[in-house]
Amino acid sequence: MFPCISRPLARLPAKTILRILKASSFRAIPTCKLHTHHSFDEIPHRDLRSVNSLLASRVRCGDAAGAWDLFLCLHRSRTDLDAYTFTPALSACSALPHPQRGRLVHGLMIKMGVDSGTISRTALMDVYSKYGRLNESVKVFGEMEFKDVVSWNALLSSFLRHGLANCALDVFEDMRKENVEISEFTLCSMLKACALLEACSQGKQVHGMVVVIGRDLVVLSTALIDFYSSMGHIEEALKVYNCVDRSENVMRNAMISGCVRNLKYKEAFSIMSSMKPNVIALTSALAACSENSDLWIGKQIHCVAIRFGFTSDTQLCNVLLDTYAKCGKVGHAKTLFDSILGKDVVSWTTMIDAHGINGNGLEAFMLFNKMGELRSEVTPNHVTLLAVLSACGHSGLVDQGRASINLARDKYGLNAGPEHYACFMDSLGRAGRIEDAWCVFHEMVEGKCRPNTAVWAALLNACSLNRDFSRGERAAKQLLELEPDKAGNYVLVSNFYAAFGMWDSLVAVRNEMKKKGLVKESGSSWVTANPP
DNA sequence: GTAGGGTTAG
Repeated sequence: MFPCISRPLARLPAKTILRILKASSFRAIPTCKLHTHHSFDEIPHRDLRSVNSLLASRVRCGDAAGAWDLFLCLHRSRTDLDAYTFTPALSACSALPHPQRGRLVHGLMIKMGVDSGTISRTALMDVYSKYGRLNESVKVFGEMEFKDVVSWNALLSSFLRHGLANCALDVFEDMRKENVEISEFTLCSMLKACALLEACSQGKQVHGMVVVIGRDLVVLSTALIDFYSSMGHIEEALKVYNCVDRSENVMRNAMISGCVRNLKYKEAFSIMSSMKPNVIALTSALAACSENSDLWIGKQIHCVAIRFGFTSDTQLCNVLLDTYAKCGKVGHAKTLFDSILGKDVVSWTTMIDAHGINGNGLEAFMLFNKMGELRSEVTPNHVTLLAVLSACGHSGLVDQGRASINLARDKYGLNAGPEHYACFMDSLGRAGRIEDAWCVFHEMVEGKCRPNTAVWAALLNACSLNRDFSRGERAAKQLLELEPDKAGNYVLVSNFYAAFGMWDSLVAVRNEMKKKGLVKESGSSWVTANPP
């Protein structure tokens, strides 16, 4: 049990509770077609089983807001709510913003004494986990009196949702020790864990278990396709795909995505052309166009998206925007960006980057600032900051780069990491401001930010450009110590010696590289020589 | 009450 029974509710300030309760009012127009004949006034006073069923069906219909409104209405009008009321209410919480909503329901459950059942607690675990409260999710599991396979699976999902694949493997081991009979849900999670850990042989063992269990083949095959694709074993993924009924869109989509990730573009387009377009397949296919700067196919997919009414989908628009940007069509990208109604952080980041890669650092910087002025709920993340720094750097806007780091820190509490500092130091080096680059390095170290290879590489390059030999040699040593098996690092170090005319040292570095059998990947261009 | 497919950086 919780150490303090009313803690989740007590943690919420009274004003917050009131705001959540008042924020939603019961809507007279039910959004689920199944219930259009119910009158608004009648619903809360029907027998509990009936209203619980209505609540659950609203959640199943995907009408989380409607379910939440109904739950509030029930909570206000009656005192006999049970676990079957709270479980769908928790599901609705998972799909709605405002993490305190779930905590509020938890508090009410404790107050009404319906928080101890396995099903209620599993739903609670899921809510906390989806709101990023991993510790609380694990705590609810730990305090669960009777754990069944669903609650164990929910624990696996909680860890995986937070990227903790090793913890998920430990949970799986515990399940075996406790003799929990695993389900297809467990196997799906294990495949995800293996993919995250790049544990190919363990993933293959899970594949063996899938064959033995043989249930829900569509979902498990989709998970296997995703696993093999993310491991780079596209042939294995195709084998799985070819062995099962492919009528399911989800499986085809997984295969398209796998092909794109493994650079099998023709195969991806071939699968796509054999099915009715869906928004996810088109998004994956567009990612291939973005990678290849293939404006011709990108435009065709844009047309299909318009024809099928998918242009309200933010993720699709984001990758389309990226395709236009990478093809140099920054005007098209801007028009598209302006048309996206539900712009998310990826939309903003992609547009900032679009300006950056098309040489307009000032536009990128202005857009980054505008993001803060709009008081929108979208806040920049570490990719956004990197995009604006890169944009400023490539346009020689060093001061704007510094201003971006400060803005991110002061306005969003987003502290620059080593990658950001590396990008900024690189721009300082290219602007001839080597002393400033070293000042930033010291600022970074004093801020307890540990330099990584990107930092040493940026400093080494800055030293080559600015003829700073002694500190450059230090950077070279650190770089090769931290990452001794990357060919690109040896090239950077040999370029450094070349900048000082130290040919013997250059030859020694190149020989060391050869001795290790390292080969620098050749550069390539995606420019289409003869576009249609 | 728990699983499967899509987007952004260097």
